[in-house]
Amino acid sequence: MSARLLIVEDEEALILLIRYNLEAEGYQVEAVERGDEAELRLAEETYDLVLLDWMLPGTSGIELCRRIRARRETASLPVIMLTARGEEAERVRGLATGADDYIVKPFSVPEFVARVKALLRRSRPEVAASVLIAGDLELDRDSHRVRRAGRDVHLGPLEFRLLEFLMQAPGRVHTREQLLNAVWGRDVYIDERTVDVHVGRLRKALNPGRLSDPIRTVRGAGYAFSETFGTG
Amino acid sequence: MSARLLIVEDEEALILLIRYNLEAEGYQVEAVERGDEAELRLAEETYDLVLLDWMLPGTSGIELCRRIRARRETASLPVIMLTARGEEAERVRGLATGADDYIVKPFSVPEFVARVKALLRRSRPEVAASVLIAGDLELDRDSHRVRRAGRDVHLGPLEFRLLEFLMQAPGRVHTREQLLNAVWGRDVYIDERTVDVHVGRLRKALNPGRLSDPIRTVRGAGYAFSETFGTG
DNA sequence: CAGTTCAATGACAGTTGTGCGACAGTCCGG
DNA sequence: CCGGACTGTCGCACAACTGTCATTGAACTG
Repeated sequence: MSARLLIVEDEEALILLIRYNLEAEGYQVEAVERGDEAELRLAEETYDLVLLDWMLPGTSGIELCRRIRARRETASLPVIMLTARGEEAERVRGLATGADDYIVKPFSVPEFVARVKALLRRSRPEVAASVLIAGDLELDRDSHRVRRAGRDVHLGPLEFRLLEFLMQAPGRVHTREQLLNAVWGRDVYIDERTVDVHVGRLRKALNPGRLSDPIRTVRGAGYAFSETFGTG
Repeated sequence: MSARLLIVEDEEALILLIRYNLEAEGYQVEAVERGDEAELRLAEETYDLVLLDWMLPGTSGIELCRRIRARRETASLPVIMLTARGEEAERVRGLATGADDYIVKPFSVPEFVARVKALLRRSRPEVAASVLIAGDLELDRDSHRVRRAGRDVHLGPLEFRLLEFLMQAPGRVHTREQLLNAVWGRDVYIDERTVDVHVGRLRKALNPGRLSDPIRTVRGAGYAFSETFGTG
């Protein structure tokens, strides 16, 4: 969840298709249409994966890929090449340039999503990992289970997503607004205090007995998953 | 990420759009509608970046930019010019005048935000950095934590912002009025002495035992973060 | 050195933010 | 159609935070 992807593609319809399907997977998707624009973005922001069209206005895909590999900061950034069928012969060259995978257009959407996921899981395990662990707390995305000190903890769907989101960025403080956007959804109209209530419920479920609280309240700012949880 | 930005723009709708998006990024945004007003603000306060409309009532954008460059205090202040499409040809003149970047209206919001971010990161790394470090003192914006000599220090929201602001410009002296504007907010009517009290509280929290004081009082002027802190 | 100005400190009251319990509306499965 | 699980909102209590004031102390001035 919440990996950031950059699409470099000049065909708008394709951007829409890709964006729609990847956002449905919970990824954060940004798109640019030109190679040189992409270079700017990559210099300014950090992404977890890049989808690169072979043929591009501006800097060509293959050239861009080479430059991505050349810059130290992006040398290990996963790149997936998109090639038209006729260019398939070039795939060897593409992989030689340093792409981690290539997908031939037109592609089947589920296959496409699977390839992206697989590559993310390989390169950024903490983003795609199915199990998040901190101290004696364990969250399994696949089975939708949470365990604390070996015992199963029952959470509602909302509390589950809330904990998942918090655990993804241990230590980082999120405002109530950010939490509403990330956990509830982008265009919901909900009182910010509601977040408090759910954090409270999450805590109650998570800390039976006298177990320590993994969630930190930052007065005036928001909530965070305690980065030192389980280490001290 | 608590950079202070000044927008100089006469189109109110545009101000709203910009303000909304930049505040969502965590920036502190102030806006004025006239060039001469902007000059006043710039003389009284310190900003990290200025967004300047090309066409303005009062002092024109290009003229204002020139004056910003002429004053020593603002000579290196990053400036982004906003130009309408028709004026694109003028961009050379704009850049020659000393703008660091220009954006053509209408612009895409994500691109706009990216440009602002990029320029800030380039020009004021300490403003964009998520962790500020000086000697044995450490302020982490993401996790909202402050450490002194390895130990966590608890600060109230105000004290946190105050320290953050001071650390952003080590050595620079800020008057109480400037501190009130920057840390408390622009339209608050609060006794200037209150700043003293909070600096006092901050010091107490920051200097347990016999640790040296990172905050310097400048009699008759204000306060500064000690520029030599940790280096001597 | 005495007088004046400005800053530090401790106390106090007022304000704000958070935790918590209660309750009502909604959704879904049986 | 009913019951249980889940969710959003309220109101209250309490603790944390903040602004002001009075007093003390330090630094500058002539």
